[in-house]
Amino acid sequence: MLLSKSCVYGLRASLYLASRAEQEYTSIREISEELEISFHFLTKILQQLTADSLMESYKGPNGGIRLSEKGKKATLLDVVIAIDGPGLFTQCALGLPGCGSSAPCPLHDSWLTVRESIKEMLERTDLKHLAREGRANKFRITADGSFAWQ
Amino acid sequence: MLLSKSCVYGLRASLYLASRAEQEYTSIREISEELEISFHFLTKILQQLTADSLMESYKGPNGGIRLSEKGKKATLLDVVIAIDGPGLFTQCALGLPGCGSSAPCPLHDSWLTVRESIKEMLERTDLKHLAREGRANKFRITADGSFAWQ
DNA sequence: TATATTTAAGACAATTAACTCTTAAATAGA
DNA sequence: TCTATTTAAGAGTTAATTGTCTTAAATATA
Repeated sequence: MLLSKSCVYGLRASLYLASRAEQEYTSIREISEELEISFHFLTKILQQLTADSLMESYKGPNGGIRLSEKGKKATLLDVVIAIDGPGLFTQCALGLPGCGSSAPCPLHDSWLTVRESIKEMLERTDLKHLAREGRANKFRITADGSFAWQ
Repeated sequence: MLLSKSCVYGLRASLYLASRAEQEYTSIREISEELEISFHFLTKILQQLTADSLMESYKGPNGGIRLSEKGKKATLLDVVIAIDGPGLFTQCALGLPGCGSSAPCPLHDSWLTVRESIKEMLERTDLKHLAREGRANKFRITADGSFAWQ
């Protein structure tokens, strides 16, 4: 698979948050229920995004999590790198440490092109814009399509 | 990662075999040593390719493994599908079961394009042709670049 | 026929990813 | 101050992937 499950959960939660009202904190419990992701597992993943200051959390009643200013401007690529690391965009497709333009593996050139297009796909627009598009196009972020953009 | 380790090992071994003389059986021991892949692990992976009749094996002294006629005409995509299955080319990038053109996830359209380009990268040419290119371009299929195309 | 060589098969172990559970810390509001 | 709510942190579990080891089966050659 291209992205780890943690990463996919992080992306879907980011899109969910982007769809919510600006300054409000959303509880992780709500996100986990809406997106059908294990609460504790999602909490851990969002902690990574908070550590990377893409999100801000607040403890206690009416607490929760929200996109930081940085997070609103962040792209899906930022989320992917925060969770899965940059490996997908730096490593040889055959995992060969010495692979490079001077001694390429058979996939080297094509893989460079492909991974650039993956990068473009993920950084085409920021989360705030994606939320607008999500509303306009009713994009799916749940398995059963139950989620309704506000 | 895009491809599993098993898959990468299978691809590298396929390229190695494609570089060898036509009708000869190459021992898995030799491949594992040249490519620095665990012998027993590689044996299992090549069994998958033999089961899929991309390769033929022969037991006993001077035995080993070689590309079948089908295998020589096969592309890297065939090897990838034999080992990792077709998931990479069929599944939603966010793993959403219901994702499709009528109710797409935010990545749906771009991912369709990207995965087509991955497919093209892997099926651009067959193993026999790849071996010729490998020889001409001295492509790397080992970590240390030690392997020499014949 | 006996022996050495090779793949096949399956049990087993180690590592990583995915997920669960418990307790602690912060905080709002009664 | 007390209680309920919420995230933080860390230990523990399960499942999947990766890797190892042993034994069996096939076969060439002496």
